[in-house]
Formats: sequence, C-alpha cells, structure tokens
Amino acid sequence: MAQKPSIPKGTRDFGPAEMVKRNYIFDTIKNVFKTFGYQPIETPAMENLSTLMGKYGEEGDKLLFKMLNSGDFLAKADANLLAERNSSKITNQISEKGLRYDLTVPFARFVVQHRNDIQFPFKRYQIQNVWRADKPQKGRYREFHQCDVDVIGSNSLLNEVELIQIIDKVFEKLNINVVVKMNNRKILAGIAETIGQPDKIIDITVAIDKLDKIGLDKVNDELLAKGLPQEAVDQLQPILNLSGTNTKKLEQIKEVLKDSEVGVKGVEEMETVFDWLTPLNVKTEIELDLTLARGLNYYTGAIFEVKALDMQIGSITGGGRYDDLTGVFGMPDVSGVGISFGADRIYDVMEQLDLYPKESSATTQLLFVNFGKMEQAWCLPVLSQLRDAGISCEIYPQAAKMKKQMTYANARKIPFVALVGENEMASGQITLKDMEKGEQANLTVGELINKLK
RNA sequence: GUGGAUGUAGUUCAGUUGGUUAGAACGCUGGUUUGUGGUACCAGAGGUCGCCGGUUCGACCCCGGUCUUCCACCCCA
Repeated sequence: MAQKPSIPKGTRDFGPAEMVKRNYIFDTIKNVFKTFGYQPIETPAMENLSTLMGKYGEEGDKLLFKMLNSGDFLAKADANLLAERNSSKITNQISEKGLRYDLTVPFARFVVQHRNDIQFPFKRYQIQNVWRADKPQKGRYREFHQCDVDVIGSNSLLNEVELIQIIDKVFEKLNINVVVKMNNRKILAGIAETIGQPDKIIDITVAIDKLDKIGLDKVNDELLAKGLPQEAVDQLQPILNLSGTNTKKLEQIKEVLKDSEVGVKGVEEMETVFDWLTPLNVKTEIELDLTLARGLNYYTGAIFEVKALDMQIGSITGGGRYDDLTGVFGMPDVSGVGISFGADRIYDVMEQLDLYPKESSATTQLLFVNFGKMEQAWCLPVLSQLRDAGISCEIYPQAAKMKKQMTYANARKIPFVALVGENEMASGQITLKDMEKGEQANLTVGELINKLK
C-alpha cells in the first residue's frame, strides 16, 4: 500500500518559483556582507551536544533537536535511569549529537578550534539553515535559514556601528521598511543593580520585554509575582516611563544609573554608537528601546532587533555583543558581536508586501520546438552556439504535438520560441516567436544571437 | 511545553438534522486546429471526505485518540 508522502512538522519544500525569490534574498544579503569585507565559512549541520547545551538558556536546551546515538544506544544507557523513565536524565546517555540551533555558537566553536589559522579581528559571514524544536506557527519554522555576520576579536564599538550600516543597506536593497531597536545588556544589569536586585536580572528583563505587548500594569504584576519587592518595582517605574529622543532617554537613564558602574558603562557605549552613527547618513530609524531584552544568554553588551514596519511578524533580524562566548571552549577574553538575518521571515514579509522586483522568473530565454529527428539534429548545434553566446535555451526533448510544446513554453514563462521545420532548414532562417507579443520573425543564427543577447 | 481552532478532488471551497451514485470553480488530459500557447467551445480523468479506533442496521457527518496546518501564551529568525 502506497503511503501518503509528507515532511516533518515545521519544514518546507521550495519549488523553482520560491527558489528564485529566496536566492534573490540570499544574494542581496551576501553581496552587502562582502562589500563590508566579511568572509564566508560553513560548519556542519550537527554539532556535539556538549557544544550546544547550556548556551541558549534553559528554554533553548529544550528546543535543541537531539540525535540518537548510532548502534545499540540503549545497551550503554544506565539501567536505573532507564527504569526511572526520566527523559531528561537519560538524554545525555543516548544522544551526543544535535542539530545546530543557531550559527553563533558553532562559529565560536570554529574560532577556538581554528584560532591558529585565523587572522583577528575575524569578520565572517555564514548563511546556513538551523533547527529548533519549536511549535511551528506563521513565521516560525523548525528548519530555517539564518544569514549571520559577526566580528570576533575586537571590542571596538565601530563594529556595532558597522552592523547597523549593514542592516540599513540590506533592507534598503530589499525595499523593506524597518526600525532597528537597540539596547545594552549593561544598562539592564545596571537597572537590576540600581534597584537592588542584581540576581533578578533575567526575570526583570523578561518581564519588561513585554511592556509594549501587555502594558505597564501587567508587567508590574509579573515582576511582583517573580518575587521582586514592591519598592524595587516602584524604583523601576521612571525607567519604564522614559520617552523622547534616544539622546534624551540616555541622559535620563544615565542619571538614574549613576551609582552603577556597569550601568554607566552601558549608557556610554550607547552614546558612542549613536555619536559615531550620526554623520553616516543611515536612513533606517534607530530606536533605543530599554525594554528590549532578548533571551539568548550569551549577550553582554549591545543588543539589536529589527522589526518590519509594514507587517505583523516577529523580529526579522537580531543579534548583539557577546564578550566571552569562546571562553567556555577554552579561549577567554575574546569579544565578538554579530547579527543574524532571518531569511525565511524576510521572505514572508516580501511575499505579503509584494516587494520582489519585477524580473522574469524564467530560467530559459528560448525554447526550440521539436519537429522530429531531422529538425532536432539541425537545431542542436544552433543551441550550442547560443549557449556559447550566453543565452539560456533548450529544445523540447521529443517531437510532441506543437500545442503541447507551446503550452510548455507558456507555463514555463519562456519568452521566445524558435520554430525550425523543413522551410527553415532549407533557408537557414529560424522562425522566432515572441510569446508575449505573439509576433514572428525569420532570423539567421547571427541575428538571433544579437536579438537575445 | 500549555490552551483554542482546522483538515472534503492537484488548488480554493460548497455539502449532508447520520441513509445507498459526495458537488462547483479553477487546474489537468484529449478534441475542435496532426507548424503555433495565453481566448472560446466540446468531452474526459481525478476523492477509501487527514489517519486509527468506537457508537450505530448504516458514519464524510456523532464520540475518543492521533497527525497536519493555523491562532494565543512561551520563546525567537
């Protein structure tokens, strides 16, 4: 019995029409990366779980796709743990590999492993797919592509500025209206410190991250529920109510955080970034958003998030600075900063907003109708000549009915069809039909090449 | 992971208070036109009504489970 074919939840096939659009996105992003001097690398789809685990927080660990060990994996597992049926405890005994969750952690691993071959600061880009065992929704897939750019081995804030320029350039080219939201983990740490709750930084950031979604009252409720004392929540209020320009906000927050060393450092970093950015004529709106937190555990400085202005979807790009990601792999004190463009969400935005440039999705410019063996033999050398001239062309592989061949050309959106039968072979003049206009002309091979080139 | 919805031809959707042959449009195939597509006309193919089980004389319809897709939460690209 034939089974109905299907693919796993949250994964997708891409047909030719989709690939044309996806490649357009990848190429655009890649070209921008190159103009800023970044170099490509690739890493394996699977990593050792020890590389991946613990880097993304508790939530992240749960979302890792883990691969069963090869062979008789149960034989090596602890019998008592098996009897307990405790999945989380047994996991590391039966699985030691997993699919990568992002490109940043594998990159850190790559840097440590190849440190002797790398010229620092190392600017690399990496465009590959990643996997998350998330529950799929619109704009959320289990397999998706990230386009990462990172600089590692430099703590200059110029890198942050450069990343913003890259964001600006990419979305300008893709014609998507976006806002870049920025914050700094040091400011968040300073806030937690200032209100006397440095240990609660995670709870605080997670709660205030929801400010624009659930409102001030509910954020306060959540903070209290997480065990923050009322007075700490009260102290937080002026921070949550900040408004005005980025400069204004920074001035105010600087005053509030003046007793916190990290806090002041964070504010100064942001001031520098905005300062350097000012003369650069970046068109994208940059907004200091003190409620931006981002979950990934490894961020320590600036954090970025890019939202599309004309469509409701999660962030389409995100990233930040990580001061010690390589430290866990035995290479301390190497700071990096990077961002990741979410190609699949960018695709969704462009699809919904119909932002693709009007370019022909045809892969073939010219189709030769196949009239039979003789005509076919006559055409093949012509096809070779055309291809040498850089014209993409094909001949219908069998002498099917003319209608069928024309229908094929039409469906493939092939703009020109060449007809070569008895008359054409005798005269050496090929009948060329313009499929859009419906006009026909008789041309020599030379004329044909000139017309289509 | 929690909660809610969804699933009928290739596609978008009708439909049946549970009753025998399940419909439309578009698409597809063939013909009108064996050297001319996108228009028109004619004909035709295509569905075990997501899957498994239960209730029933009888289930596409009711019930349970399961999977898919979608929505909210969570988190994030």
